[in-house]
Amino acid sequence: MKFEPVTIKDIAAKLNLSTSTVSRALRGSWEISNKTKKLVLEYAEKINYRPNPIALSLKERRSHSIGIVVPEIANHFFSQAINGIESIAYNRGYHVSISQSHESTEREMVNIQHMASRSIDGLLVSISAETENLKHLQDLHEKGLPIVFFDRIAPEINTYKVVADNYKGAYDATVHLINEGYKNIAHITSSPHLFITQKRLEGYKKALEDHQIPYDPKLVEYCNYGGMVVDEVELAIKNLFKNKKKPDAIIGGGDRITSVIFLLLKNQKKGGLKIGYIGFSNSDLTDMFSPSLSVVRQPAFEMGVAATELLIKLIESKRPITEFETIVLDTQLIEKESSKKRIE
Amino acid sequence: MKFEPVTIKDIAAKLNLSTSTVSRALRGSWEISNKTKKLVLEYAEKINYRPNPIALSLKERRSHSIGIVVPEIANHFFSQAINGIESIAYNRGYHVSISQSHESTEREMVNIQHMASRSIDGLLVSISAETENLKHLQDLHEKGLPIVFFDRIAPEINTYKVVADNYKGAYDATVHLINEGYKNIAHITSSPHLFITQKRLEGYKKALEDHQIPYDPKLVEYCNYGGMVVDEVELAIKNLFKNKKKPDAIIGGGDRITSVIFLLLKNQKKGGLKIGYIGFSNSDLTDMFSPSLSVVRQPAFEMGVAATELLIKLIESKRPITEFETIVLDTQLIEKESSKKRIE
DNA sequence: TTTTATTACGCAAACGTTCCCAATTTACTT
DNA sequence: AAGTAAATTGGGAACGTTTGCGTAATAAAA
Repeated sequence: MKFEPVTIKDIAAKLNLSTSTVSRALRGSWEISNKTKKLVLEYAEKINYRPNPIALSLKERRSHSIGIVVPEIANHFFSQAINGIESIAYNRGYHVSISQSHESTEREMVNIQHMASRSIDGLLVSISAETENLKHLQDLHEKGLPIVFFDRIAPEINTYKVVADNYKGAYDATVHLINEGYKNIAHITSSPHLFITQKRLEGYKKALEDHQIPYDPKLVEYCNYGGMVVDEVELAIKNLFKNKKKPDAIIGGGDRITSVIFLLLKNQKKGGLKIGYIGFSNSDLTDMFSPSLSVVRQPAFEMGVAATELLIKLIESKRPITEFETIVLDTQLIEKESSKKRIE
Repeated sequence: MKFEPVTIKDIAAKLNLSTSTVSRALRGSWEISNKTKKLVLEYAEKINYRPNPIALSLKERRSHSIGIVVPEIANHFFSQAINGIESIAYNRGYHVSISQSHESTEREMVNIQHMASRSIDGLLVSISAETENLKHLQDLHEKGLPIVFFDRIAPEINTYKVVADNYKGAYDATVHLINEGYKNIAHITSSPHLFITQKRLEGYKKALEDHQIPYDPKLVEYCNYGGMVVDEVELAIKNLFKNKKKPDAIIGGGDRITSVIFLLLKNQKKGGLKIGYIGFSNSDLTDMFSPSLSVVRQPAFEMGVAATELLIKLIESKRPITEFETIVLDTQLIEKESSKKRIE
């Protein structure tokens, strides 16, 4: 089946004008008489003419579309970030194209290649938990493709970045648990090579230090697939409880990890386990958990907004930009039941 | 900043060949000598040549991309469906372009127009709860743009459709509640004009009828924004409890409505309210609710797969298709705590 | 040797636009 | 009336590809 849109040629033929005249009339050029302009505009309106964006892209050598690469959209943090991205992009005349890596480096590379070859004007990326080697991105970046990272940033690539203040988020969460009276606070987090993981760990350590609690590496467990596979989280928990000093509280990193830990803890709790818990999550369902879940919330929407503004700035800049900033947005600690040490 | 990809011309110039020869060599045409082919292929590989899809689209008058229009991606049903769509699309060489209506007719129209004018080859649509007038879609459909509906289908447009068996889903849920001993089963659902809403209502009624329970329209409440605004759900619940015969169980329609009802019920429960509850939901977090939530789960991924296969069939078909089927996939009732009448 | 196939390649048009550079018309001076 | 300036419009190239057709060069047949 085909779908034959009307072109500038159709208008030109019908009106006995040249395509150049029609083209100019359509964009309201001053060098076309009002009479002709009106004629063209009215006819175009009548037959519902729409410029062919493909032809335009070919001519202008830009597609007015930006690509988004995220681990997965079925994650409230990312879907909120995408909403932020869209809110800016559409207003600025850009179309967005979303793709998911599902935390796999390979899919991430394929998607990025695919997008790059589909002539996007720029890329908004949050790298997968599995990704360590960033050569594919580095290459594109060096060739001049505008890229902005958000959340899961790549420190070694010199461009704009937007992150939540994971250091402070983890710090606050840890302090909160300490203040509640927890002593052995564990941390189950994402891949150790992710920058956000490192920042969270630093915040966690600093909070312990500030409260004269020695840092015990055995209380930190990493999930290399960001919680996409339940087994890795299960193993992490199992490892924690193998320690002689069992944790009495856990801080979870990332939406996925956070909810999986919660589920596993909930199941274990039947055995009388009582653990303080707080997680990094942007889910809007955490209030419905039982106990309701204390969370560190990231400003996902705002991060999307900021990243998109930077990307468009990069795309539309006449001269190459070499000074790049990293925008850090505040996290929010939301205290609910799961992190409270209740009197029993 | 600009990003200058290498073109066929660059190869031709470098190798002292014409663009036609290079083009033919690249696609392995038989009328090019093996020597030349090898030369071209190797050089193309070396400089990492990628055909410009925009130029190709312009030439072939198709973009190899399909548009998705859903209410929102921050909804597990839709994100799972999108995963299903992607799984097929990418394998068949199609790129997908996702857009969200946020349950608003206006945004839906804008998105659809935008996509149509961006030369997509076909459209996968799940209409917003607010949408009643389908003229925009009807127009495009009549102009020959291939469209397949899934989940929120438009019965009046004659094309392929893919739905879950909402009738059976609602029937099963209702019967389950009846069997648990609930007497006054209410139903809070989406806009009355949505086809799925009607089907669910039918299933609900039939189940009541089969168990000699009279149908009471006062036990059915509609949310015109599909639960996007909390107030409408709150009002729905309030209305239900105004009845002289107060409901002792509720069936919620849609992911969003389901979780909002749950939250509101949970808050009310402090006052001693005890209500059987089951909802249509594809969230993977319902197990963590308290009580864990009984749900009717829809085969979201499979629906995405089926819809995409049909759309591609439509796009690639040589002759116009006039016989359209509607695929109905089974739902699954998952019984957890929230729908059980426990002995107290 | 000349004719006829066959092989391997180049030319140029086309897809829908924009835009530089004329060419034509109209209006204004002198 | 003729000349010039200003206002409109058209021609055609370009963006990166594909592809029908034409044409050299080579090989086979006469």
